[in-house]
Amino acid sequence: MERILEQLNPVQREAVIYDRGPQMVIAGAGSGKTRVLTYKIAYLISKGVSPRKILALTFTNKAANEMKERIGQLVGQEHARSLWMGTFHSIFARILRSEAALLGYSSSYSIYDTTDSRSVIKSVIKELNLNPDQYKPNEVQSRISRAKNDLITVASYQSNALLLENDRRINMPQMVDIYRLYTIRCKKADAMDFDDLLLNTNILFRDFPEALAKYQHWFEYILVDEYQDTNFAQYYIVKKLAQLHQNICVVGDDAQSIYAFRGARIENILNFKNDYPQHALFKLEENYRSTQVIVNAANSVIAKNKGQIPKQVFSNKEMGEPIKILELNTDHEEGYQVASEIMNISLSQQVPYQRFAVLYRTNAQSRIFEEALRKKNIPYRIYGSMSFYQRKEIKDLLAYLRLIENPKDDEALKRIINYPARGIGDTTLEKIELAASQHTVSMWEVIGQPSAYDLQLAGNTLAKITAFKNLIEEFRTFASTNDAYEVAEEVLRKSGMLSDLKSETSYESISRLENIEELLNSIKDFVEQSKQENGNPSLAEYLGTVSLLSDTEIDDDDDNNKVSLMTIHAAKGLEFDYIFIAGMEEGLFPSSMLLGRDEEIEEERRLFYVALTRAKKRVMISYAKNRYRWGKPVQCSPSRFIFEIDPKYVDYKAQELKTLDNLFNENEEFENNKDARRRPDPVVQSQVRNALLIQKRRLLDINTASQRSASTPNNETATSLQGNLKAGMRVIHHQFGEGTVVSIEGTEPNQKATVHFDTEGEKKLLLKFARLQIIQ
DNA sequence: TGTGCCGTGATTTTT
DNA sequence: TCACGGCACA
Repeated sequence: MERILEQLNPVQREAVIYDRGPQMVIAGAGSGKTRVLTYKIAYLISKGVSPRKILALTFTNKAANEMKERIGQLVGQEHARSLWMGTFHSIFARILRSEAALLGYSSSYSIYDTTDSRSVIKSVIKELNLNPDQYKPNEVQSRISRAKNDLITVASYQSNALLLENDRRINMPQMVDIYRLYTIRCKKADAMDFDDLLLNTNILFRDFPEALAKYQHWFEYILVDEYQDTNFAQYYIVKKLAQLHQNICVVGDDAQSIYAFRGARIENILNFKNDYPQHALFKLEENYRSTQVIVNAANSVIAKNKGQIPKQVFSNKEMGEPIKILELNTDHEEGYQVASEIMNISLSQQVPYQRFAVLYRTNAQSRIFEEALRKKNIPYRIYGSMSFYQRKEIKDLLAYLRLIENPKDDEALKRIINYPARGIGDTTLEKIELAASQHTVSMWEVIGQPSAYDLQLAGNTLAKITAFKNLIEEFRTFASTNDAYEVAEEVLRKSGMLSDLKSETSYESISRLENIEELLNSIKDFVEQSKQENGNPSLAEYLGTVSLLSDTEIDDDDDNNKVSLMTIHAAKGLEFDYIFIAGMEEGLFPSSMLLGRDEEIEEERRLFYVALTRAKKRVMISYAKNRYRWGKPVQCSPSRFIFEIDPKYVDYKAQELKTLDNLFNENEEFENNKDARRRPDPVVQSQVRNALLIQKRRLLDINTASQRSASTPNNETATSLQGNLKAGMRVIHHQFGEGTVVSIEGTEPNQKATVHFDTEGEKKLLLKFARLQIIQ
């Protein structure tokens, strides 16, 4: 272990060996956060702590698996395997499975994914006779999700005057009724949605102190990764579990909190110090990933955010090349230019394609780059398109398995009752659904005894339903004596799915078959792995795991030498030599949807910070002046974030000056836009204008300087200022922007000026050094 | 019960 | 532009 600790820098080492209570590790981008977490866990195990007493929570399966793997390499796979390490959702799904009875669920409860839950919401809206235009299912879903993440149960929702008032204001007064009925539906189906996994864990710990005590005792050490991304429900679970031993270690970076939109609370990390006054704080500030230019540029951007945990992220690597800005006329040119740059760098410097990534704000932007790269025969890979487990064929097969395991799973039943086609149509389904809701039973119950529910079925529909029921029951019998893999195979053949897929010969259906094969392989892997571990791989166990997977880690594509295309969100935690940040335009990044509140702009800024810090060697930023959005051409101005980068780290070329001038004019037009709704926030606008001015001045500077001999000290302008500058004059400074001179003191050549800058406040400047320029 | 057309609306996303 | 959902029709 000593040898292992030697691989860490002093702060990392201290953070690893610290074991006297609560601890927070603030880990700047690229500072070895994962390293600290894995080594810390390995260290605890090597000191004799049982891995079964260590709870380590992450946000993605990928992160959990990678860490487990590395811990295994350090202290042996068998130790790593017995850790309680996984995503919040998977760990608490597991705990809920063993405590299900306390909460009125069975241990084979289903987990509804987003699609299932939206489908329930739709039918609830219908059942309550509400207008889906007024109660948009997506909107309703995200409201329910937010409520659950804030631990607002139906009961607390309906007694919360504020929430109810707000619902009335947004013309959704019956929101709470939908929430109530939705909850009842899920419970009746013995199903939990993703948010329930956290909410119900909280309810379990709230209502059953002995259950809480059991887990509090059990988990001697608790570690949380990406703590800045925890929502309230997650935060509260962790807080309760850590209460007894107080051995809690949270790791994160407030500057990289980019998930507020889905309930993450940056306050959790900011308030850690209040929750645990006795905590120790470790700051990992050395960035081992990026060049100094990149780190400093990123710092200059993030400095604009308020309320951060103070830290000085720095790099000791080479200075590196400045950030390059690519300005293009259209989005297509942008694609072409980015592809060209990639090709040039790759050829001239022998850089493999896999070291490049193109990052963008929205998935819709990927198409342009796909086309451009394809034209140049550059291989690429797109991340974050449809996940494997969301494909129709996968969901279909899994729905069979779910219904076998949990007969009450109405969503699974609805999905497959007529797939492959069995002549049970919408009308019949509606009748079953209605009967089920009127008698508060599951749909399975209804089709089990159709006569008892007076379905008024046409013709031979009854026979078809009975055939379906028998089919599932046969599967159920089969499942009681066979493992998950065998069941899946049996279902595939006997349900008719296989022949249905084989009957088509389109490219699509071939890929569907391949996906099914892939799924079968993964079930087989699961079965074999759990046979080794605990001997009894049940279907329930498999389903519990699989429904919480969504990472498309299955990419056994042999050729990995590809350019990566992904959203910035998807790039979090990854690194590449060369990063292109595309579509840096006002309205796109930052998104026009969130130009309102300060916190939202700050989150966008953090997103930009994340994008910048993905790069090891070089960042290139591109924007288009015209872009097709929703099929219509839109004029765009460059993102304010470009101007927030300290110009020191940006590569300006003389030719860009012209462009900048145009921009400046365009910006003025923009500012004076007659349509008040399209006119941007004045504060923001003055910032943009300021930034443009600064850049312009700077470019002028660079240009005149380059005309002079490089050895001539550039103080001509500065000396000429002395004696000429008067109070009241408007000046511009390359860093502080525009300002008004308040007073002048001292004598030449050591005159000092006090200047009140519009955005930065009052500064004292020695005219000899400050390159102030008079603008008025 | 299955197919085609039209209208709408549209971030970011893991679980 | 594109994808999806609702509705009309065969």
